[in-house]
Amino acid sequence: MEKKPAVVLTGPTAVGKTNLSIKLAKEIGADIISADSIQVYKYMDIGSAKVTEEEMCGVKHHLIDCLDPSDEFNVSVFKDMAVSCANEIYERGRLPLIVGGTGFYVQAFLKDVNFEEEPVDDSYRRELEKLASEKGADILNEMLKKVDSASASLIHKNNIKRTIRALEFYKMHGYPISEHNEREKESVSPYNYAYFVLNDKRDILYERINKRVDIMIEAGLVEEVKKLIEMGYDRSLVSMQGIGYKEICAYLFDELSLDGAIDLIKKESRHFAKRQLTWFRREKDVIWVNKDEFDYSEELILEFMKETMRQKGIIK
RNA sequence: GCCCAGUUAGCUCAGUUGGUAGAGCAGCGGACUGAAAAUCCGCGUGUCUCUGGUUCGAUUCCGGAACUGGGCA
Repeated sequence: MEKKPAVVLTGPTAVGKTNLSIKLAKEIGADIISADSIQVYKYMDIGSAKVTEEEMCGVKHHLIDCLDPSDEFNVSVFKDMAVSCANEIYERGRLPLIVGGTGFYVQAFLKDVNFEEEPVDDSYRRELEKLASEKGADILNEMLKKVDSASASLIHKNNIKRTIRALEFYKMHGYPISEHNEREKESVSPYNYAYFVLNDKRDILYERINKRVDIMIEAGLVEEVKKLIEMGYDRSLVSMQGIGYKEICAYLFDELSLDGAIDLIKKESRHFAKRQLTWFRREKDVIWVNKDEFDYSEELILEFMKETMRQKGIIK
């Protein structure tokens, strides 16, 4: 079967993906699919640096502003939604451009990772969480050793979330998640893709992050979070764990000063950018686009990207 | 001008009875297959202000200089 064309534009937070992606989309006739775990949510605009209608310049965007903050969203849901968006885009004879900083989501889409159907079994997860908080993390690791020794040695015992996930997987499917992962790692992408990672020098990136947080505060981030709380969205929601949201919640609940919250948001954002870069470095066949190597010229960057896509036969 | 105190990692500071040094934060690296903006793991990155002296050896002791803070004029 012939591989379908796809383009990815990702990179660390605040590097300038949004702006570039819209120009690129216009030039290559693409529609954008967002791979962003927070921008999917309605009412979370400022803190997620969501693209505005104006910025879109008429370019069609998918998976933005379409879920309620209390809706469940995860990589599996994302993948299904992204695939159906892509199919719709192909039907209209256009090209899908995946834009966003959630590397895990990008991977799930590009490699067409198969996430098996799973009934939501919250009770077992709760049970394990309770066990961990009462008796410590070691006990979960011991449990995992018995059913999935490969995962037990691969996952650090302090990493309770992933240990629980592995136990949960075993309970639901009757075989180790490590086997599943091994199998999925072999999967070949059904796409003929170009995977661009926009990047910049670390100090410049951090400057941009710090500045952007200040701009978010000026734009009314505190008001936005206050409104979410007033609307009844609990601070424990997954959506509220986003950077900027959880810290402002802490401020609103008197656990932090405003300045303390702002500094924390900046710090968490810098750490996040670093983690994103670690992820992209590990991914094979990514094409790094270092802004300084293009003299910060958008034109040169766009030209380079288009040339790369031509060589790959993604565009003419 | 005089008198104190200080000067050690990017920052705030420990410390070395003389054998070239360590915490927190920042920073850096890594993992990740249904919470991923989540979660977890690892790593000191240094002209110990400068300059003479004593000493086998000085960041540490002594003298001087510079700078910073405080006090007195």
